[in-house]
Amino acid sequence: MAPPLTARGMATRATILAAASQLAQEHSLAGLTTDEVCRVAAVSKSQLYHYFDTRDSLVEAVASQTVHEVLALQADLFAALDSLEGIKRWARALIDLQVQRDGKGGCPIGSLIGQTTEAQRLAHDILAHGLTEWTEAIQSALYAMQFRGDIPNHVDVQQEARLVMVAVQGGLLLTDAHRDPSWLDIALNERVVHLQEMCASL
Amino acid sequence: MAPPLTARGMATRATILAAASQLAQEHSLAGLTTDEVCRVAAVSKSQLYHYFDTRDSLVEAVASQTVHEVLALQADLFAALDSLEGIKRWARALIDLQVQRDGKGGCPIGSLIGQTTEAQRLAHDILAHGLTEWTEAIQSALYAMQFRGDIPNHVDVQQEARLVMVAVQGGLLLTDAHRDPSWLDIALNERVVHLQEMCASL
DNA sequence: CAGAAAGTGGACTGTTTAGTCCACTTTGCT
DNA sequence: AGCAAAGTGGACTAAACAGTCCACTTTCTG
Repeated sequence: MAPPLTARGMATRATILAAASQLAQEHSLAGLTTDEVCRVAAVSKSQLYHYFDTRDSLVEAVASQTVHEVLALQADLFAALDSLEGIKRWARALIDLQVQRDGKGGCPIGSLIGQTTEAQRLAHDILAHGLTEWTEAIQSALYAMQFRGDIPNHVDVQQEARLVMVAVQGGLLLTDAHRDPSWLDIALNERVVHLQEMCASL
Repeated sequence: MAPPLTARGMATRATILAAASQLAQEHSLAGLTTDEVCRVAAVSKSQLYHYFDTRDSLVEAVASQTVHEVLALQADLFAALDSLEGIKRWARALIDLQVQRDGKGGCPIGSLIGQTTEAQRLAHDILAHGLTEWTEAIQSALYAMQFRGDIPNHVDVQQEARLVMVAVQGGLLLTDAHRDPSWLDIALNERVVHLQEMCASL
């Protein structure tokens, strides 16, 4: 892929990527056609193939973009995650977002990763790595709480972080399937209560 | 769709459906082409369209079939689910299955539902209903335990069943994403321990 | 300002896809 | 046996698709 140099080129590339990301979320990865991306981005075929080698490399870029957006959206909340209150705010923000969306869409990363095929191994790995980063952000917060003495030392913080992640992904999948945000609500609240009890046990 | 009458016709229909279900699990719903279904089922195009109106109606049949298989696979376990031991056996069976599969594939229902598009609303609803049945099976078991006095009366059994389902789906999604069955393992074990503590609290 | 490089438009190609059509064979029934 | 209905084979069509090509325009740089 030729590296874009001018500001104009970078803008076009960004337009294409934004259109592709939007379409991938609204419809599906498989339904993401180069023709429709061009139509939505108001751009010609040659431009798409000027900035992306193949359709799959566009999909990989969408994967990276999606991971970046999801993590960036939570960046502020992650920064203040190392307290029970911070975790509560984070959980509430995720739930509110699903209520806003009427429970549609699920987790951008989680739903994309289920749509990648064997041929898109790279995109799959990008998304899986995104989930790992997300889990590690939670784990770091819990570790900070444990270091500060808020969480007992015998608690396996990595496992607790993973359980939170399971609640996030399972909650979002079922919220999406049933168009009902209460699934994410009960899943995350249960984790918050669980952490609260751990803190209180000191 | 013309109703198949003869035994031969029913056999052909079943062959096509089996091939389609297999391909949908191995690859993806979007990658399920009529041509490949015919190739795998060793059947001609006209046969496929003799038994299924459109590709989408084949997809709906695959959805029904998948729901049926997943629930049938657990039927024995569901029947004996109304005790802590029964729940442990059920959880272990699910985890073992994922280990066997090297963590690949996730939940047949959960992964298919994430691949349905707006145009496949019916298939989506069939799968969502399958998840509901699954959740209700768990809920019935917990309710039976509560009725017998194993679980305290103040416990919200519906919510507990939903939390188990979140653990199943989240655990399977992350197991699939990371090719690591330990995600499902810790998710379900945590639920089992939680239920165990409830029972012990009496 | 001039040439080179970057960016763009859109027609075009070859392939894959869902779905059709019809001649043919097998089966069920009387 | 013989006829109608069910089942089957495979060529065919039209549309959608990824990807190519080349003439053209805009922007950068010396």
